[in-house]
Amino acid sequence: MVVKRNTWQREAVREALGDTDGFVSAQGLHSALRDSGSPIGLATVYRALADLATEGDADSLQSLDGESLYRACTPGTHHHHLICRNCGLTVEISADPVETWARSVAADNGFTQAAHIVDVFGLCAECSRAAAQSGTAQADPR
Amino acid sequence: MVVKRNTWQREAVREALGDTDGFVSAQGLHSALRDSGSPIGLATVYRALADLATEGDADSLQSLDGESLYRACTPGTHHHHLICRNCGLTVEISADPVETWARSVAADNGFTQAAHIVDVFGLCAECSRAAAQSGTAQADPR
DNA sequence: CTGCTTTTGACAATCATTATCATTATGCGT
DNA sequence: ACGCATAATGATAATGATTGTCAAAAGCAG
Ligand SMILES: [Zn+2]
Ligand SMILES: [Zn+2]
Ligand SMILES: [Zn+2]
Ligand SMILES: [Zn+2]
Repeated sequence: MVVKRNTWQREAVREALGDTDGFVSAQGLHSALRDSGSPIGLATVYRALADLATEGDADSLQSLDGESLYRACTPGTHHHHLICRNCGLTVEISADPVETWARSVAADNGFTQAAHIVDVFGLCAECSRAAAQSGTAQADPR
Repeated sequence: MVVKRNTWQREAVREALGDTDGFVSAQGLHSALRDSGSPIGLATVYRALADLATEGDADSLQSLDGESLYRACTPGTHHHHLICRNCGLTVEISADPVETWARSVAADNGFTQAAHIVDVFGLCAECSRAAAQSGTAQADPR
């Protein structure tokens, strides 16, 4: 790959990702694009998302059942996410205490080239309220 | 599932997991068991590992390419892991600063029932040394 | 416009995990 | 120790997300 070409597909994925709140799967984004009339192919969505992620224009994480989810994020800034596991609402959070902790714990154990995965899941205020009303005895929320 | 029965398969998985350093995949553990003469089935290994994880006797995480990895862990204590991405060496680490941070950041945003995923990846001391020797110009280590 | 190279997309191929379901083995009451 | 209800096993098929293939289409420099 010597040069990088500009295609409407790449832009379509970038836009669709920007129009989405929270994290989406490649398949989900592909469905959304198709529903809005785009004839874009599934493999292309996968490729575009992977590119966006490596270029730093999108963040990715593994959902609890192992599928990759993507989200348009403020580029260039390292940050983490607070995600509602019910409605998908996502908040970008900076985590300076965590950054320094991660660095030091790696260094203390002789590790180099340290990276980290830090995600917080929970129920957002709204979903918490809804859950409290429907049934106070909230069973295993798997 | 009303009662829980005791089978040699469950014990075999528990033992094999204990004999393994770092994280293993279900498939990997199954191979190891087979190599050591056990006729245990693959589906059983998957089921046993899932059970161990829910019972708190094993920790699990998603590897970078999405497969689930398991590890025997000191039961009952909440902790996280520092993992060498080359040799798999794993260190259990307590992360009190992160625990409090996660709680407060969730609360500050109105989230309840907060859980978190925290993992640190890097190169252990030994692998760092080896990498430095083989080639100073370490290319993209994907 | 032309030619070269990247990118696309329909489809097949992978590969980890899960579902089936007939068969086996466990734990309990006798 | 015996037998039974039923949970557990395992060979195999099914699933489903992701990646590979490769001919056709599109971007871009000259
Ligand atoms: Zn919510
Ligand atoms: Zn960070
Ligand atoms: Zn190592
Ligand atoms: Zn923690």
